[in-house]
Amino acid sequence: MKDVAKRAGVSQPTVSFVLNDRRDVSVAEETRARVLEAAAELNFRPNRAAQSLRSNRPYTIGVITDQIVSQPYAGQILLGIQQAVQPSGYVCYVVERAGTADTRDDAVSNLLAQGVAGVIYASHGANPIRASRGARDTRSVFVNCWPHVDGEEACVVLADEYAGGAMAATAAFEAGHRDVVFLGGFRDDYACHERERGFVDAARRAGLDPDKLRRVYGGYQIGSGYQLALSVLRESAPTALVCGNDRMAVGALLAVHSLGLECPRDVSIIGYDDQPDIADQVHPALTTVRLPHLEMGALAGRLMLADGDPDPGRHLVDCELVIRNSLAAPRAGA
Amino acid sequence: MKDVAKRAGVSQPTVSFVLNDRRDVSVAEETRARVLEAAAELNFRPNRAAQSLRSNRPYTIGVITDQIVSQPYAGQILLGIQQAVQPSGYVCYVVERAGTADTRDDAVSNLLAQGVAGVIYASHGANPIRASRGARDTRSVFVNCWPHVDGEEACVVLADEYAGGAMAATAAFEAGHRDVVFLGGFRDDYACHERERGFVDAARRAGLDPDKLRRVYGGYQIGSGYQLALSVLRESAPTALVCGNDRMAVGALLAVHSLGLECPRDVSIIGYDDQPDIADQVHPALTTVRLPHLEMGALAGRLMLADGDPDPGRHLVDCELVIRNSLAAPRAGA
DNA sequence: ATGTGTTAGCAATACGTATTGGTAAAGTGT
DNA sequence: ACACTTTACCAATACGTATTGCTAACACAT
Repeated sequence: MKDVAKRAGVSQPTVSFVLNDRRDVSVAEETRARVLEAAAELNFRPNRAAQSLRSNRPYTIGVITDQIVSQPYAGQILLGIQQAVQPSGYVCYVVERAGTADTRDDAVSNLLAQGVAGVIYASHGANPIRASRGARDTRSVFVNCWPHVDGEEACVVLADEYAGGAMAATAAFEAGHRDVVFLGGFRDDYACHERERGFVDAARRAGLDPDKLRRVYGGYQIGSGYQLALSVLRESAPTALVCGNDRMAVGALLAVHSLGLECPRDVSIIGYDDQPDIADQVHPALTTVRLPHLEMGALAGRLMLADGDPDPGRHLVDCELVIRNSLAAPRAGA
Repeated sequence: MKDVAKRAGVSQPTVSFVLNDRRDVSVAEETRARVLEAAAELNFRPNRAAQSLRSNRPYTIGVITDQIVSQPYAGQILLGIQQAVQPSGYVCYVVERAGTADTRDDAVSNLLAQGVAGVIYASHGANPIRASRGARDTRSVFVNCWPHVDGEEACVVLADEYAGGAMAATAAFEAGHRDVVFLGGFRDDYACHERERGFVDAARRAGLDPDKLRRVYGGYQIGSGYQLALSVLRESAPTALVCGNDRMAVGALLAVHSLGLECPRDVSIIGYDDQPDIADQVHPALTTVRLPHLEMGALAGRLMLADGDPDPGRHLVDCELVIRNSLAAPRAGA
């Protein structure tokens, strides 16, 4: 910056004023131009370390992730965060949780030492996480997860799984299905629970008795969907399966095929997640509910950068019904 | 740090010496203990901004990714990098390339302003990338990609796709297959090309004429694998399919089923990538070649932190054959 | 001509740490 | 007893920027 000042024939503070566009201090138009030109010629880049040292203002935010890199779609959260904070000149530190709680504490304290604006915790599947020791020293935002400890007011961003579940179920009911089975994921999983609530309420709204509709639970894997669907379809003949996620839906699809049935002619299948390379690639392509990962990340980024403390409470982001071919009206007479 | 010094009854430099474990300056054992105690009591964390300002030594490395977050498995590269550099106290900035070259240049210059040790470029699929304007100012390492411009000596980390391709093919030949079809990805893709070279050489080593073995090309999607396999199987009756990746292998699997055949009884299928939640979840589980993403990331991290300029040239990391159920000996008489 | 206000710019300083060059005190050799 | 080395510590400074006074110089009204 001194070099720039010398080249422009002014003092260092003047350069600082010009580059920071401080309109409250007066700089002659001509001087300003000279400074900008000199800075450009020297390809000057302000030293962020010095800046944040002097102004005690952070230029980074920390992101602690949990299995996000190993999961296909949840990385969109990261992208969303980034797109939200980049325009403000922030850069993201990303630390994938290495497993043990200790290393995470290390990571957090490392981030704090770097002087981050705050820490965003992001997880691949909605679940509680152990809050880190240093967490309370900084502003934190939780995406797709929440602090394990109750009673503390945290800023949490979640997908509206309840509405999403209702959406999926309603789509089936509105297509004319009456005998619909809920193929859930882990029973005590937050997402599964919420989606089931949505399913139940949607059934009521459709004039059906939710207790008459079978609801079964498994894991979130292809194999689990396959097994569940197989046993459900052998037991009776539902016309639609509302699945815990797209992978389970693929499993259900395989089960349908292996029983000599066809989707959606004999059985309609509805997924959840809109997982890239899965939902749109199988035959038939899955009607599913898109998880708004990108938007959730963006919201988290905005909350992090907002003035004052981040809004505590649960911020729900809407899911979206994606219509493809795996849902159709039930066969006449079914 | 001044507070720590006051509490321990010493001067600030002494604290600095103790905390940095500078054994070349002498500090009385008792004093050292007092300082450490005081630092712990005050929960002291050195200010990284000040550190890197003063010592002009970076504590961060930049990672520019390309579709990694939206791809399932490549995120492991990130994890590998992280695990390699974390012990040295480094933190990763991660910037997902937003699309246009301009934003990437911005990102790079942003990273350089932050004073990173260097920039690692990571891509989801091996391919050339446009080098950024600022790239030559810093040390750079490329993972799964390489600079577009020829003639420059760059430090590049790649999977040994040639050996991997040979591995997959050899597995088929050693199981006894003679009529093996290569179901490639994009024809002018680097990975596809190398794997095909491996396939061809493996065929020669197995005493077969590579030109007699069909080799077809498509995309890397499930649908593409499905179509290719369908037409190949209708045309003749190969006993094994060596696929461009696991998703194509899944497509091939579907094609086999839809023709009333069974895998591996009638047709063996070999994938590539060992994609989590795919390769091990389908029925039968895929015999495939694991891409060493974690190791590649770790190597990149080590190269970045190595003394002197990073070793130029191509650093190949071995793939690994993962044996599951989709490969078996051909039916007797086939 | 004097006072008042405004504009343009600079000198000096602070941020928190690492490093350099010292200085007392204690120890060692003659 | 003297010079010389070693030990243990501290005062001062530098890193690159943002910010706070301050000072000229000039314009305008009285």
